[in-house]
Amino acid sequence: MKEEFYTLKGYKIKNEEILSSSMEDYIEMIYRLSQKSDQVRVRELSLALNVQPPSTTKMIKRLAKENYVIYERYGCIKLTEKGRDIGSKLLERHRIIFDFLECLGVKENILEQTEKIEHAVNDEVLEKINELTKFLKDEILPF
Amino acid sequence: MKEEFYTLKGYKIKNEEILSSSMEDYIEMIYRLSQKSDQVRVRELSLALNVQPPSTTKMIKRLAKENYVIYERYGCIKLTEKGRDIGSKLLERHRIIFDFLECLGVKENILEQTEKIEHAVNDEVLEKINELTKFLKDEILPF
DNA sequence: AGAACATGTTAGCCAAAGCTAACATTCTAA
DNA sequence: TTAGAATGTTAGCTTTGGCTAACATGTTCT
Repeated sequence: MKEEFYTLKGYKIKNEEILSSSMEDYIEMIYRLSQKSDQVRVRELSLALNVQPPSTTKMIKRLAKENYVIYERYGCIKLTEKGRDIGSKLLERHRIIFDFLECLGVKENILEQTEKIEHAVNDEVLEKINELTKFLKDEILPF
Repeated sequence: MKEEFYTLKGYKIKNEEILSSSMEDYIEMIYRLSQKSDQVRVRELSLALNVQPPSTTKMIKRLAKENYVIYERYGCIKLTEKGRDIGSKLLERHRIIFDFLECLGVKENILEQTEKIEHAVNDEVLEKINELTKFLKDEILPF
């Protein structure tokens, strides 16, 4: 199977990605906020993601339509089972990339870099990076 | 300086990124094609990027307006000095990420993963990854 | 209870980057 | 040299995910 070049957008179209990067960002953040407060609201989420409330409303509607969250107007946002499963995977993915960058010694914009890279990696790469980080932490960094 | 979360798009807006991912993809590919044929045309570029010709025309116009390429209707596409500088950096970035993934033992969709990750990393991360790959190749993999 | 404030929603705009259909130009070869 | 094929362009549509302005709803305090 020959591998071919595409533009970034081209890969998205070709793979018919189910979750856009933005959808992932919102779900991941809802998951994070749910762990603390259990009462996630539009305003809170908007602040956390540095986005204006109408953008959040719009995205929440979409996530609700696709069954990642349960929401009713003026109410609070709850992840469904499906949303929670994905949320925890996304958070784990975030953690793996963050740890890797930290272990690499990255100093500047480490959160931003994590957020960008996490959307790019697939399961295989994530797993390899995870193993590599463990290896570096256990066998290399101590010396 | 506190680091905050943004959506992917949010980072782009906030950092006022000069080159979009797509622009990078086109410049990188023009650079690659220039190395072989010197005569880069819309059709060739469209095929290489798996994009329809009108998309290429549109992007080339934009790249020309911003002085990355020189182009006139129905003619062939040439990188400017500025375009060439960036092109070579983009190709080097591609190479570094590809080598890293290869050295990680990634087997599936390695090109696609390279193409996605390369847009995400900044200079610092790229440099660290480069060093890490060299280290792995020299000190670890041989054993 | 009702005023004022906080929060949420709607409508409608924008840019990016794809696409198709229709048209224009250039090249090739009879 | 002119017809047809190949290539390129234009116009205009689509989706995504932001934004602001204006409006709606809920909450709180006097």
